Amino acid sequence: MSNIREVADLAGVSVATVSRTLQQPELVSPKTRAKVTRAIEQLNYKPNLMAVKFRSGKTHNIVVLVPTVANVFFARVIRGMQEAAAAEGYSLLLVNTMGDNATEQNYARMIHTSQADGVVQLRAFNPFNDIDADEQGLLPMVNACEILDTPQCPTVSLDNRLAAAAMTEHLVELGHQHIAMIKGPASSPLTRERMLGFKDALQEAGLKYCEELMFDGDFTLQSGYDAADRILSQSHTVSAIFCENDEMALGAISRLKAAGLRIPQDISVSGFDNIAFAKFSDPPLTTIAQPAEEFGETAINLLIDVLKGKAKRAVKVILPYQLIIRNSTGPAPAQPVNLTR
Amino acid sequence: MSNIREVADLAGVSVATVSRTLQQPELVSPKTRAKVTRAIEQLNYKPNLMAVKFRSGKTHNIVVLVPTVANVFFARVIRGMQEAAAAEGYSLLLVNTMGDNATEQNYARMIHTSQADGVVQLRAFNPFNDIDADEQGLLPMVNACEILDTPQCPTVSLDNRLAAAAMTEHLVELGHQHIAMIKGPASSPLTRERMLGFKDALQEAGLKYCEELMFDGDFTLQSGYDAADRILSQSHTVSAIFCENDEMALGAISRLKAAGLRIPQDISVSGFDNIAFAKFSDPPLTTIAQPAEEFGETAINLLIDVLKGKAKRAVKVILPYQLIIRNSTGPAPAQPVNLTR
DNA sequence: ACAATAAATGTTATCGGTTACATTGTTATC
DNA sequence: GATAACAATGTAACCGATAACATTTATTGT
Repeated sequence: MSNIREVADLAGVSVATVSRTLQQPELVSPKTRAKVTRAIEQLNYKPNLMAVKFRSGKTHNIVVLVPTVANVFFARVIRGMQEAAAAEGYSLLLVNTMGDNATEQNYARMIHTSQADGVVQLRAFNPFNDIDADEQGLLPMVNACEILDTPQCPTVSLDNRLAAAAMTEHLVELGHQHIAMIKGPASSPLTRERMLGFKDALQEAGLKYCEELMFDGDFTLQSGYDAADRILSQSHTVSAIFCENDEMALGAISRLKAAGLRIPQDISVSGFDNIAFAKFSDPPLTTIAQPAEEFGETAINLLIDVLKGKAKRAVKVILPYQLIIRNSTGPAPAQPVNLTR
Repeated sequence: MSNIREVADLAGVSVATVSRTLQQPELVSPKTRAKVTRAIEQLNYKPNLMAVKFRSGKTHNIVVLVPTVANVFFARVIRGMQEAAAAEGYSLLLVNTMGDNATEQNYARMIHTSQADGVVQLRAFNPFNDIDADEQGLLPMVNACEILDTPQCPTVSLDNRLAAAAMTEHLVELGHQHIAMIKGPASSPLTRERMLGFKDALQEAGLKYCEELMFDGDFTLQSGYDAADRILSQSHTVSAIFCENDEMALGAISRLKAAGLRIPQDISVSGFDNIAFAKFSDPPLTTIAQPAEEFGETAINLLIDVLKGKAKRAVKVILPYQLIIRNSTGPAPAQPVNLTR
């Protein structure tokens, strides 16, 4: 591998001139520029960017802590990040953390070992919770999707509470009185927010909130299936199920159909996220659309602002949601349907 | 940010001793080791890994060219890579290339600018096709999933031809005589291989291969939906559709159901990949399971072998597939079903 | 033609580690 | 007690680029 000195020797100039030819060509006379360019081509010289990064102290790397890349929603967020990062000359170091705190702490430390300039956290866990930070001003971290309640961290989120209320309102308007909810893990703020929105709307409609109609899930298809199974064996009056994401909704539908129930005639099901599969399921899923790519794009841009010192204080961006009504939700049945078959 | 010199000063030793304390502690006396350790803690010293990488010439970064992270199958492959890489101290630089050749060439060049040690390519395109290579021996690149026909590149793949033949055989055994196929993009070798396997099995069964029963798709849900639409309007004798991936199969099922067809009573549909959704679709999808995580893991391990100089020649690994029979395929209807409703 | 100024190019310290080699200190052997 | 052998530690070159500063060359004005 050739280096800048070999190029300088071959071109008969100094290393500074070679460097300038590449960085600020306007400072170099056309004649020498040509000589240098020719030498670069002749040697097939490529600058060692590791040396540049080391010297400049800027890596142009961003660590992204992804709970699981296997999630379709995150895949879209990643795409948005990728594009925004590439546009600004940054590379992403994607880490599939499986929601493990220790793993996230380890990888977040890459900004301390000069392997990355900043961190994007997609989960509501502060990987820097064990250290100082406060007096240091803004840490180079932004938080997207799940809201982390650290005031000094820029955040991109959805008003999950409002969105969940909108969905609940939709179900209430269809006449549903006994609505079950399949929740995400209790540790997730998303779950809390969406549950609060659910409660808000029930109260608004004068309906009673029942703890027994809340079922646990973990955002996977299988957990939706399992939760629906429990609903069938426990709650015989339910006419609608509000799932906190589309995967669980599709899993639940699978179980309900296996029990011979018709959707939405016998029971309505709604999701959250509007993943690609939602439109093609049977029936197509009523859900909340989130601007996933925009989440990623905004997160990266906020981070770059922080890195450039542009961000004076933590910005909190809230992106719009959209209620997408398809055919998995319909009017509540006139007569209670027997769920145990 | 403190550096090794400050640590050395505080501990009252030389920088070499500090370096040794971290790299080969057995060479340092317990007494000095303690002094150094204390100084490191006191200053909260973290070695600048960018400097280490620069000095050593090894980045421990691997560029992964992913056609699209939004694909559920690739998400699993990525997870496998992530784990294998972490175990060996490597980080992944994931790039969502959208199948763009120029983008892939650009990012693959990171190994020439010392930003990465090697490349994993998940698509059948050689990003180094424009340069020398041959005489250089093994380039630090491995190819997974889609087979790239460069003999000097280690590869992990499935015997797609055999797997497609197995699926076709399954359909033939159920009595299907007119089988349509929804293909991937013609540019993809996967498509060619699976088509050849399809032909093989038809020939084996003494059935005729019909060009008119081949329909184009691009591995997305929507393209499966659209292809099914064309099948309905053009081919009235088809009793089974073999889709080259699960997404297209699910898209096709959506369209067929919209036409009032029952699956598999009226028409059978099969997929390829066994993504998580396949099990929960209605009906559950008959498909080919691929060991996606193992693809990723094997790819990374092969690459690390190449990087360590262990690999003398290009290894070609072929992983096993599994035919998963669910309920989207069934006996061919006794009477031809009218597809145009 | 000559000083003053601007443009082009050169010299070299520097970033933060690693490591070959040099030096000093310690223990073992006869 | 002298010397060899080894352990512990120190010194300084080095990786490849950048950029502050120094120096040379070209241009301008009078």
